[in-house]
Amino acid sequence: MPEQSRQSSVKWKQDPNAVKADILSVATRVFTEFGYSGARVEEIVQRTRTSKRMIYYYFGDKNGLYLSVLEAAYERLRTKEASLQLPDSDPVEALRCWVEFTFDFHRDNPDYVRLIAIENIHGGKNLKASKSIQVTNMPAIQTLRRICDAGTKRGVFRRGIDPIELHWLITSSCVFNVTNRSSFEHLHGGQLFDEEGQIRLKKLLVHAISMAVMKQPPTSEPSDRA
Amino acid sequence: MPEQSRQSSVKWKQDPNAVKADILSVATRVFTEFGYSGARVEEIVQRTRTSKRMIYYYFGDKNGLYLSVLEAAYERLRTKEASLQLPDSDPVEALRCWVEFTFDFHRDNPDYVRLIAIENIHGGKNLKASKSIQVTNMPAIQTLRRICDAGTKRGVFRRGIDPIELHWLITSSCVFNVTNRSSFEHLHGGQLFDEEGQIRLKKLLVHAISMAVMKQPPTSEPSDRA
DNA sequence: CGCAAAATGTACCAAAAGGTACAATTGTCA
DNA sequence: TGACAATTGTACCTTTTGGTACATTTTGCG
Repeated sequence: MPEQSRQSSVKWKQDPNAVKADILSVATRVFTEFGYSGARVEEIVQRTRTSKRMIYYYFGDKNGLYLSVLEAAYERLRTKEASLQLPDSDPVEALRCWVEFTFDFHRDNPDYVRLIAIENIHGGKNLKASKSIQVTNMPAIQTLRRICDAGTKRGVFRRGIDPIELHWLITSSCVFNVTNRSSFEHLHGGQLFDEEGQIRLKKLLVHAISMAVMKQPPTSEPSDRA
Repeated sequence: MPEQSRQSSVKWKQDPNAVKADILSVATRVFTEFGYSGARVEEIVQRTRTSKRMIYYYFGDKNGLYLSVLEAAYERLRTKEASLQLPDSDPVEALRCWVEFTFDFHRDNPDYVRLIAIENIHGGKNLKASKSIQVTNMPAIQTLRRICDAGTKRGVFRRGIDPIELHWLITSSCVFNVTNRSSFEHLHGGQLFDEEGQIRLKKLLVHAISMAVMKQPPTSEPSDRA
């Protein structure tokens, strides 16, 4: 199969990859907008430049399409995570970077977060069914484990920190920040979700995580750098 | 209207309140299980002791039913929150209690949490539409504000803590702990969600929140009481 | 009692929604 | 170029699904 969707010059009436990509992109939008059952394939078709026929041709059925959407989103996460470079030297700094990265990533990829939310409503049965989304080794956990090891070895982190628990703590806020935005906004106003608000929240989270992990918290105010 | 659903002694063939309550309870289950669009009123009917006719008689249409479910769940939250007594004396203790209460409440009421999650997928339009779920004054924020005021006044909390931001930080973990359980479990194993795991997470959260808020964190290990 | 209002049972409908049959066109490659 | 595979258009079908018409029973009450 061609690397790029070839947009070759003159006469080329078909472009399967572009069609697939188009469907996938539109479907992602529609699924995250209406949920799995709420998403109508008719709606997807209309927002696409192709026909319903093609969806079934390429993805089999609605569920197959949804699964592809899920896997594509997950793939984007993996790619992004792999591209991150953490500072080796200072575990505290590394942790700060990781938290900020995680916060930003979720904020910048609401589709991914919402898809996972939708999955969870249905008990994650599609996640389980997926072959490409496998447990193997979650890079996030690996990263955190390395940071924790370095931190305790140098004596700046307290003992008994479980990387998975830490991951739970970090991710929970980053996910909630996206999934529950509209209800939180409705109940408490939108100040937290404009640029300034998000910066404050990020800083608060970094502070909380750092303090939760360190042996002797050095300062009483959230640091101001970055 | 009768106070209790009267199950009076001998001959009483109809009991409207019990019917309504039955429908509401079943509908809650089905909606949280399948999402709004995924929930079939046929399915609700079958799990009920009544007929489809009655659902439309009492709730108008599917959306009306869903709205009632949402409002009933929210009412349970308000009631529970109102019944909580925090220690007046020590702000640190009060905060600990609040966090533990919040954690437990969400864990014990997954229906409520999932309903909100479903709402958020649809942009919270039903929340906005509801008359009974109004902004007015969120008791949670009131509580946190009181704790924060006491804490800063006594000099044990650092300055510049926003109760709403704090609420965001606390609630995020408590909500995530319920909504994303299945995917988290799938990716990282279920140890965090058995009794012991939940106790550890609760302790971790309490620790993180306390440290995030205090001016001079007194200990390097998460406290072990409660 | 007797009558109006509330509550319920039965059977049914029209629209929506996912999915497919079949033919036609376009691309690949020997 | 010609045959075979990949891709796409058009029109249609079947089941599901939210919702209703109409008749009947039950209850409150003067």
